[in-house]
Amino acid sequence: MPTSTVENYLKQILVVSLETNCPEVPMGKVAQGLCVTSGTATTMIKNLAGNGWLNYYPRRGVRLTRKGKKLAMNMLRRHRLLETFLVETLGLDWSEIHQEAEELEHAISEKVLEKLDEFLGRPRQDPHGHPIPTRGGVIRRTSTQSLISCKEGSKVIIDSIVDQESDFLKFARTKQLFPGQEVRILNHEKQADAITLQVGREAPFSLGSRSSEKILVQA
Amino acid sequence: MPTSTVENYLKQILVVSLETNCPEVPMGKVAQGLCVTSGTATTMIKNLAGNGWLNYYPRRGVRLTRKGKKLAMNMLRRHRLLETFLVETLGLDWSEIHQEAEELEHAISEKVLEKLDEFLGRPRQDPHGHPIPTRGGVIRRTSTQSLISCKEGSKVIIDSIVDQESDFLKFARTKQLFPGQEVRILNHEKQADAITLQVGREAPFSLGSRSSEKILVQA
DNA sequence: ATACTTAGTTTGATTAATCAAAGTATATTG
DNA sequence: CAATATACTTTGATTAATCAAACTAAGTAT
Repeated sequence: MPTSTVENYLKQILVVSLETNCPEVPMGKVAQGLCVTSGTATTMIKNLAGNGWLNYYPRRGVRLTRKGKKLAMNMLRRHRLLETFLVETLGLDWSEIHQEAEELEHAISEKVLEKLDEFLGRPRQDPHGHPIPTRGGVIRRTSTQSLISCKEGSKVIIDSIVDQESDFLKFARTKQLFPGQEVRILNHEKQADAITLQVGREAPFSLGSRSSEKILVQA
Repeated sequence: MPTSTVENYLKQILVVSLETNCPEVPMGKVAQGLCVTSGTATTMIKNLAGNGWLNYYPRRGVRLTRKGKKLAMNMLRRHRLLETFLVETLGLDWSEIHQEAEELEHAISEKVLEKLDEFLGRPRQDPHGHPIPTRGGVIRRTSTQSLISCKEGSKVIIDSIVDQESDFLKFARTKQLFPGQEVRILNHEKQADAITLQVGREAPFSLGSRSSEKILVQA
């Protein structure tokens, strides 16, 4: 059985590769995402490679093997189902569930997970709007794009928020930026590095590119 | 923060001291209950004593300090609330919840635990009939006795089963021995080391002292 | 191209938890 | 009481995960 450290490394690599849309993940992202020194990450990665979880290309990065990806997908499934449970069933706040799920995902068995999935009615998305991988480890992709790629004047619907930072999530909520919400892009100039948008009849406001990258929308 | 190993040691000591009704627990019970060698237990216990979780009396045993008891009670609360959740909400089998809760109890935060307690309607007992400690770490004792101390001819109501062995729990269920069930003691001779009992109109059967010690009843 | 910066790797040490095996009290029993 | 058995402790070693600090390769800039 993999330790929860192993599970965390693999999940982190998967998440980065999904975010960047590139299967090869640089060491820096691994170390940073797990809050360990780069030396620690190197040592650990060599270990994981030795156990067939991933391929390691020194000074270039890592890439999950099929076996590694399967486990990582399963961790993502656990994480997202638990987040759904924490919000839907127990009524925890959207902004505080990430850390909780982070702990529980290593402790929940496959059996309990299935019962939980059933209890929740086999949800497709977690409260952030992220897709929940199937038991087989597949993510059903919806056609979404980042807010930053939207044209001036267009109207879009928020699909998900790609960020786990509690502070950002809180901010997003005060601005009513959550999955399902309709948003109008009032202004978008590449040079200004900012996007101005309006939610409902609220006052318009602006987001920098850093933030707007994190918001996935549908036309 | 205590590691989950620390939590396990303290919980084990508490459970044994409750079972034996004696605050001092011999090293053997600790090692055995945690499935570690006696040397490991000695080393660990000296550590725990050094951190003020318990008092260690070499070659005699250990006794939880107030601090240690508080944490151990909290672990018991977590464990029993989780078992209740697994049976009541997710519909897992009575005989398989112990191991599941054993893992989850270390991962669940105080906040989630409180929400869970609320969601479950603040239950007093877990599915085995064991009392659930309060948030303050207190067990409200009901006046129960072991089946082995019951007189021939008496009628009693099962309060709880003091055993986590899946096999014994399965057996108990096939015999309809579960909390709330009424049982009649047909025969009890000390010398024979066995008790004969009848549940409802089923065929009578016998239990040895080892088994009947595990069944707590009320008059 | 030479120097500088950044990203990644190595090395040596530490901590928590464990085991096997050797050693030592204490209790039991002839 | 002496011999033995039981329960417990010590010792030395191992594993997983980590860090700090020294080192090195690759890329960038002057």
